[in-house]
Amino acid sequence: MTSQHREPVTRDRIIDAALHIVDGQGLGRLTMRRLGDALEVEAMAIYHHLPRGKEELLDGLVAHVAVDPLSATAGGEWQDRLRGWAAGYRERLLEHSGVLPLLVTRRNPAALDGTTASVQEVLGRAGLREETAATGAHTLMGYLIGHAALEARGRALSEAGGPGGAIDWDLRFTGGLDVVLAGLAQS
Amino acid sequence: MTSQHREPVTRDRIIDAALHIVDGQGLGRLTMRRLGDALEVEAMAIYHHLPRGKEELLDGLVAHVAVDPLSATAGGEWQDRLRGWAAGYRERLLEHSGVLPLLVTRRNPAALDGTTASVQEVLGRAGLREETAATGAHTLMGYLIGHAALEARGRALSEAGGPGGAIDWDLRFTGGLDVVLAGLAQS
DNA sequence: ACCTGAACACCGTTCAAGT
DNA sequence: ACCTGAACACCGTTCAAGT
Repeated sequence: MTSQHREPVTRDRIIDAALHIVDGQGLGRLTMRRLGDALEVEAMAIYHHLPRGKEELLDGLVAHVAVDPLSATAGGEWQDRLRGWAAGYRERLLEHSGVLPLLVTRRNPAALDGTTASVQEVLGRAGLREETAATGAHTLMGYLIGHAALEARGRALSEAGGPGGAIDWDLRFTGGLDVVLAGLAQS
Repeated sequence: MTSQHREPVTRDRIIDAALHIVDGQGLGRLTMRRLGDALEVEAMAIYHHLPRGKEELLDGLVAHVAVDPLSATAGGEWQDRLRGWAAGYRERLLEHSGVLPLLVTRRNPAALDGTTASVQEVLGRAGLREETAATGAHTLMGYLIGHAALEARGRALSEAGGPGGAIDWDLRFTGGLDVVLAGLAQS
């Protein structure tokens, strides 16, 4: 805290600063040079903490938005547990909607596949047979990511003065989620 | 066809060449200079046909993969019509999986929103009330895009020697689609 | 109308050098 | 160990100029 020394540059501070840039200015404006500026350091210093460079930086952003359903608040029916997890995940994705395109890329497989496996385990514990649980996990993850993408686009467009300002996205999301859960309970 | 003149550069040829680069080398390697090379022209010539530059180019790619459910082969139950449309859309998305991240961005709203509206119309004609049809359209579009993203990632990873080579993606996709359709029919 | 050449303000990354 | 300066091979885009 002595004012003559700046905060040490750490992996966590780098990811945080990068997320801040993406949230405020968009993914396209996240450059190593700008990130260095935000950390009050030359861009080249970042490579000392992230040897794989920008690739590793983007992997870190993806990992940061992931939410695991097993660690989400437990209790209640499996439908309600998944509803709680989905609500949290959706919130996170919209808060950092700039990273959404990164989820769609091959990037950081562990983050997405780990979450999918956890969803499958929740469904398995609920009594669904393995193949149904696997399909259900993919369906839920697909819906979650896809709907978040549509919602992020829709919200940004209506903010920019486009049509569709009348859409109640909360209702749309929970409504669609209920459709998927109803279909799942029945299979 | 006189061999001394090369093919004239048109908007369509530019989009085609760009799609070819994205499919073969990935979105990250689509540059104006490389695109110019493919067309046997200087990169700057492209701006004459696409005044908005790379932005307009990427918009064109998104529009190219869109499939409208109203123009898809008609006939039969609405579920079967949507199944046919979804199968076609999925195929297109996987064929050009490099453009998937572009769908997630704000880019070319007309392409995605138009498709969503068409899905809603199909559901509306099928007798669902308006709010249910709207939710259903978003749910289906969300599932389609999200699942395609997961599938593209999954296929690429297992090709690269990762785990999960045992997943039957066709079965996963139709299974998940049936879950959504079953939930919809019941709402 | 259609294309080129040169230029501008950027990128990510490497590498030797400093402390 | 941690950071910097200079350099390299790229980007997208503008603009005047050619035909």
